[in-house]
Amino acid sequence: MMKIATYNVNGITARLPVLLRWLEETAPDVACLQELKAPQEKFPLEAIENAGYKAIWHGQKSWNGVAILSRIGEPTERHRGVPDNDEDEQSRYIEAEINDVIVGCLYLPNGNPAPGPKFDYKLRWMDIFTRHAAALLKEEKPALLTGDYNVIPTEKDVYKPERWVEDALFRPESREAFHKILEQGWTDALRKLNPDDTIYTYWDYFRNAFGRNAGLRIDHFLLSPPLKKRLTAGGVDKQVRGWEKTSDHAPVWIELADK
DNA sequence: ATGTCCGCGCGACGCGGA
Repeated sequence: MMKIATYNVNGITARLPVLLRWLEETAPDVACLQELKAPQEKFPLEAIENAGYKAIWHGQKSWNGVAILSRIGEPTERHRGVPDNDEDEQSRYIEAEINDVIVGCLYLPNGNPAPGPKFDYKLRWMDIFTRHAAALLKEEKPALLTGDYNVIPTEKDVYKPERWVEDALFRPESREAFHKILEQGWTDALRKLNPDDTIYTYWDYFRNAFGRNAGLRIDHFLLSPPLKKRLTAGGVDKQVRGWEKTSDHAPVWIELADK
Protein backbone atom coordinates (compact mmCIF):
# COMPACT_ATOMS: atom_id res chain seq x y z
CA MET A 1 0.00 0.00 0.00
CA MET A 2 1.14 3.49 -0.84
CA LYS A 3 -0.41 6.62 0.68
CA ILE A 4 0.04 9.82 -1.29
CA ALA A 5 -1.08 13.27 -0.17
CA THR A 6 -1.25 16.77 -1.58
CA TYR A 7 -1.21 19.94 0.50
CA ASN A 8 -1.18 23.58 -0.49
CA VAL A 9 0.70 24.94 2.54
CA ASN A 10 0.40 28.67 1.70
CA GLY A 11 3.95 29.46 2.77
CA ILE A 12 6.19 26.64 3.99
CA THR A 13 8.09 28.89 6.41
CA ALA A 14 4.99 30.07 8.26
CA ARG A 15 3.40 26.62 7.95
CA LEU A 16 6.32 24.49 9.14
CA PRO A 17 4.90 23.55 12.59
CA VAL A 18 1.53 22.59 11.06
CA LEU A 19 3.23 20.71 8.21
CA LEU A 20 5.43 18.70 10.58
CA ARG A 21 2.51 17.87 12.87
CA TRP A 22 0.42 16.73 9.89
CA LEU A 23 3.26 14.55 8.53
CA GLU A 24 3.73 12.94 11.92
CA GLU A 25 0.03 12.32 12.58
CA THR A 26 -0.98 11.07 9.13
CA ALA A 27 2.34 9.66 7.83
CA PRO A 28 1.83 9.82 4.06
CA ASP A 29 4.46 7.92 2.07
CA VAL A 30 4.56 10.73 -0.46
CA ALA A 31 3.51 14.35 0.06
CA CYS A 32 3.17 16.90 -2.73
CA LEU A 33 3.32 20.49 -1.52
CA GLN A 34 2.32 23.71 -3.24
CA GLU A 35 2.69 27.43 -2.58
CA LEU A 36 6.01 27.14 -0.79
CA LYS A 37 6.43 30.93 -1.15
CA ALA A 38 10.12 30.46 -0.48
CA PRO A 39 13.25 30.79 -2.62
CA GLN A 40 15.13 27.59 -3.45
CA GLU A 41 17.70 28.11 -0.67
CA LYS A 42 15.09 28.74 2.05
CA PHE A 43 13.43 25.30 1.84
CA PRO A 44 13.49 23.79 5.38
CA LEU A 45 15.27 20.61 4.26
CA GLU A 46 16.71 19.73 7.66
CA ALA A 47 13.31 19.75 9.38
CA ILE A 48 11.79 17.71 6.54
CA GLU A 49 14.63 15.17 6.67
CA ASN A 50 14.35 14.92 10.45
CA ALA A 51 10.70 14.04 9.90
CA GLY A 52 11.88 11.10 7.79
CA TYR A 53 11.43 12.44 4.27
CA LYS A 54 13.64 12.92 1.24
CA ALA A 55 12.62 15.90 -0.85
CA ILE A 56 12.97 17.63 -4.17
CA TRP A 57 11.56 21.11 -4.66
CA HIS A 58 11.26 23.94 -7.14
CA GLY A 59 11.27 27.17 -5.17
CA GLN A 60 10.65 30.80 -6.02
CA LYS A 61 10.94 34.01 -4.05
CA SER A 62 7.62 35.29 -2.67
CA TRP A 63 5.22 33.16 -4.69
CA ASN A 64 4.44 29.70 -6.02
CA GLY A 65 6.88 26.85 -5.38
CA VAL A 66 6.24 23.08 -5.35
CA ALA A 67 7.86 20.10 -3.61
CA ILE A 68 7.67 16.30 -3.51
CA LEU A 69 8.46 14.55 -0.23
CA SER A 70 8.94 10.80 0.11
CA ARG A 71 9.69 8.50 3.01
CA ILE A 72 9.86 5.40 0.76
CA GLY A 73 12.99 6.31 -1.11
CA GLU A 74 14.47 9.21 -2.98
CA PRO A 75 12.15 10.87 -5.51
CA THR A 76 13.84 10.53 -8.91
CA GLU A 77 13.25 13.82 -10.66
CA ARG A 78 11.81 13.68 -14.19
CA HIS A 79 10.80 17.27 -14.84
CA ARG A 80 11.11 20.70 -13.27
CA GLY A 81 8.51 22.93 -14.89
CA VAL A 82 6.03 21.53 -17.40
CA PRO A 83 7.93 20.20 -20.44
CA ASP A 84 7.81 22.56 -23.43
CA ASN A 85 6.91 25.47 -21.17
CA ASP A 86 10.47 26.68 -20.80
CA GLU A 87 9.53 30.34 -21.00
CA ASP A 88 7.41 29.99 -17.83
CA GLU A 89 9.23 31.80 -15.04
CA GLN A 90 6.88 30.64 -12.30
CA SER A 91 7.69 27.53 -10.23
CA ARG A 92 4.50 25.55 -10.63
CA TYR A 93 5.40 21.98 -11.55
CA ILE A 94 7.75 19.22 -10.49
CA GLU A 95 7.59 15.57 -11.46
CA ALA A 96 9.32 12.52 -10.05
CA GLU A 97 9.24 8.75 -10.10
CA ILE A 98 8.86 6.98 -6.76
CA ASN A 99 8.54 3.18 -6.54
CA ASP A 100 7.56 2.95 -10.21
CA VAL A 101 4.83 5.57 -9.82
CA ILE A 102 5.14 8.83 -11.73
CA VAL A 103 4.11 11.69 -9.47
CA GLY A 104 3.38 15.12 -10.96
CA CYS A 105 2.93 17.94 -8.43
CA LEU A 106 1.33 21.11 -9.73
CA TYR A 107 0.20 24.53 -8.64
CA LEU A 108 -2.05 25.75 -11.41
CA PRO A 109 -2.40 29.54 -11.83
CA ASN A 110 -5.32 31.15 -9.99
CA GLY A 111 -6.25 33.33 -12.96
CA ASN A 112 -8.13 36.11 -11.21
CA PRO A 113 -9.20 38.67 -12.11
CA ALA A 114 -10.97 37.27 -15.14
CA PRO A 115 -10.99 38.26 -17.88
CA GLY A 116 -7.49 39.69 -18.08
CA PRO A 117 -3.83 38.80 -18.54
CA LYS A 118 -3.78 36.53 -15.47
CA PHE A 119 -6.72 34.56 -16.79
CA ASP A 120 -5.02 34.32 -20.20
CA TYR A 121 -1.92 32.98 -18.46
CA LYS A 122 -4.00 30.39 -16.61
CA LEU A 123 -5.61 29.09 -19.82
CA ARG A 124 -2.28 29.06 -21.65
CA TRP A 125 -0.74 27.14 -18.76
CA MET A 126 -3.59 24.64 -18.78
CA ASP A 127 -3.22 24.15 -22.52
CA ILE A 128 0.47 23.29 -22.25
CA PHE A 129 -0.17 21.11 -19.20
CA THR A 130 -2.91 19.27 -21.09
CA ARG A 131 -0.41 18.33 -23.77
CA HIS A 132 1.97 17.00 -21.15
CA ALA A 133 -0.84 15.00 -19.52
CA ALA A 134 -1.59 13.39 -22.90
CA ALA A 135 2.08 12.50 -23.41
CA LEU A 136 2.19 10.95 -19.94
CA LEU A 137 -0.85 8.78 -20.66
CA LYS A 138 0.85 7.46 -23.77
CA GLU A 139 3.58 5.98 -21.59
CA GLU A 140 0.88 3.69 -20.13
CA LYS A 141 2.57 3.72 -16.74
CA PRO A 142 1.16 4.19 -13.25
CA ALA A 143 1.02 7.98 -13.06
CA LEU A 144 -0.78 10.66 -11.10
CA LEU A 145 -1.10 14.41 -11.42
CA THR A 146 -1.94 16.06 -8.12
CA GLY A 147 -1.99 19.47 -6.53
CA ASP A 148 -3.89 22.73 -6.42
CA TYR A 149 -5.64 22.90 -9.79
CA ASN A 150 -7.45 26.14 -8.93
CA VAL A 151 -10.44 24.69 -10.81
CA ILE A 152 -13.87 23.91 -9.34
CA PRO A 153 -14.89 21.04 -11.63
CA THR A 154 -18.69 21.09 -11.14
CA GLU A 155 -21.45 22.87 -9.25
CA LYS A 156 -21.25 20.09 -6.69
CA ASP A 157 -17.78 21.28 -5.74
CA VAL A 158 -18.68 24.74 -4.44
CA TYR A 159 -20.94 25.82 -1.58
CA LYS A 160 -22.77 28.46 -3.65
CA PRO A 161 -22.16 28.05 -7.37
CA GLU A 162 -24.02 31.23 -8.35
CA ARG A 163 -21.49 33.34 -6.46
CA TRP A 164 -18.58 31.92 -8.41
CA VAL A 165 -19.74 32.10 -12.02
CA GLU A 166 -17.45 35.04 -12.83
CA ASP A 167 -14.48 33.67 -10.90
CA ALA A 168 -11.47 32.24 -12.74
CA LEU A 169 -11.76 29.03 -10.70
CA PHE A 170 -15.27 28.32 -11.98
CA ARG A 171 -15.56 30.05 -15.36
CA PRO A 172 -16.58 27.76 -18.23
CA GLU A 173 -13.16 28.06 -19.89
CA SER A 174 -11.40 26.73 -16.78
CA ARG A 175 -13.87 23.92 -16.22
CA GLU A 176 -13.80 22.90 -19.87
CA ALA A 177 -10.01 22.80 -19.85
CA PHE A 178 -10.08 20.60 -16.75
CA HIS A 179 -12.65 18.26 -18.24
CA LYS A 180 -10.60 18.02 -21.41
CA ILE A 181 -7.81 16.48 -19.31
CA LEU A 182 -10.24 14.00 -17.73
CA GLU A 183 -11.53 13.04 -21.16
CA GLN A 184 -8.05 11.91 -22.13
CA GLY A 185 -8.54 9.06 -19.68
CA TRP A 186 -7.54 10.47 -16.30
CA THR A 187 -9.67 9.64 -13.26
CA ASP A 188 -10.63 12.24 -10.63
CA ALA A 189 -9.87 9.98 -7.65
CA LEU A 190 -11.83 11.69 -4.87
CA ARG A 191 -14.94 12.05 -7.02
CA LYS A 192 -14.63 8.46 -8.20
CA LEU A 193 -14.54 7.24 -4.59
CA ASN A 194 -17.42 9.50 -3.48
CA PRO A 195 -19.69 10.16 -6.48
CA ASP A 196 -22.35 12.08 -4.57
CA ASP A 197 -20.67 13.51 -1.48
CA THR A 198 -19.88 17.13 -0.85
CA ILE A 199 -16.10 17.28 -0.75
CA TYR A 200 -14.22 20.49 -0.06
CA THR A 201 -10.46 21.02 0.12
CA TYR A 202 -10.30 24.79 0.54
CA TRP A 203 -12.06 27.35 2.73
CA ASP A 204 -10.95 30.97 2.44
CA TYR A 205 -9.78 32.92 5.46
CA PHE A 206 -12.63 35.44 5.20
CA ARG A 207 -16.04 35.51 6.78
CA ASN A 208 -15.55 32.38 8.87
CA ALA A 209 -15.71 30.28 5.70
CA PHE A 210 -14.47 27.14 7.45
CA GLY A 211 -16.94 27.50 10.32
CA ARG A 212 -19.77 27.85 7.80
CA ASN A 213 -18.33 25.08 5.62
CA ALA A 214 -18.32 27.52 2.71
CA GLY A 215 -15.71 25.57 0.79
CA LEU A 216 -14.44 24.63 -2.63
CA ARG A 217 -12.99 21.44 -4.08
CA ILE A 218 -9.93 22.60 -6.02
CA ASP A 219 -7.17 20.17 -4.95
CA HIS A 220 -7.34 17.05 -7.06
CA PHE A 221 -5.78 13.66 -7.76
CA LEU A 222 -5.86 12.59 -11.40
CA LEU A 223 -4.92 8.94 -11.97
CA SER A 224 -3.78 7.17 -15.13
CA PRO A 225 -5.66 3.93 -16.01
CA PRO A 226 -3.02 1.62 -14.45
CA LEU A 227 -3.36 3.52 -11.15
CA LYS A 228 -7.14 3.79 -11.24
CA LYS A 229 -7.29 0.03 -10.77
CA ARG A 230 -5.16 0.31 -7.63
CA LEU A 231 -7.19 3.07 -5.91
CA THR A 232 -8.54 1.78 -2.59
CA ALA A 233 -9.25 4.86 -0.43
CA GLY A 234 -9.03 8.62 -0.26
CA GLY A 235 -10.12 11.60 1.77
CA VAL A 236 -9.54 15.09 3.06
CA ASP A 237 -7.69 15.78 6.33
CA LYS A 238 -10.28 18.37 7.19
CA GLN A 239 -9.22 18.60 10.83
CA VAL A 240 -5.95 20.24 9.77
CA ARG A 241 -7.88 23.24 8.44
CA GLY A 242 -9.07 23.83 12.00
CA TRP A 243 -5.62 24.00 13.56
CA GLU A 244 -3.95 27.22 14.72
CA LYS A 245 -1.89 29.07 12.09
CA THR A 246 -3.21 26.76 9.38
CA SER A 247 -3.35 27.01 5.59
CA ASP A 248 -6.55 27.92 3.77
CA HIS A 249 -6.33 24.47 2.12
CA ALA A 250 -6.68 21.08 3.81
CA PRO A 251 -4.49 18.12 2.81
CA VAL A 252 -6.02 15.51 0.49
CA TRP A 253 -4.81 11.90 0.28
CA ILE A 254 -5.33 8.62 -1.53
CA GLU A 255 -4.21 5.06 -0.96
CA LEU A 256 -3.00 2.76 -3.74
CA ALA A 257 -2.78 -1.01 -3.56
CA ASP A 258 0.52 -2.63 -4.48
CA LYS A 259 0.46 -4.05 -7.94
C1' DA B 1 -17.82 45.04 -1.30
C1' DT B 2 -16.46 42.66 2.55
C1' DG B 3 -12.93 39.83 4.85
C1' DT B 4 -7.61 37.30 6.30
C1' DC B 5 -3.19 35.56 5.82
C1' DC B 6 1.49 35.29 3.55
C1' DG B 7 5.94 37.33 2.05
C1' DC B 8 8.30 41.42 0.85
C1' DG B 9 10.67 45.91 1.14
C1' DC B 10 11.18 48.76 4.04
C1' DG B 11 12.33 50.52 8.28
C1' DA B 12 7.39 48.32 11.99
C1' DC B 13 3.30 49.51 8.15
C1' DG B 14 1.46 49.15 3.42
C1' DC B 15 1.05 46.36 -0.67
C1' DG B 16 0.43 42.58 -4.10
C1' DG B 17 -1.39 38.02 -4.44
C1' DA B 18 -4.63 34.68 -3.29
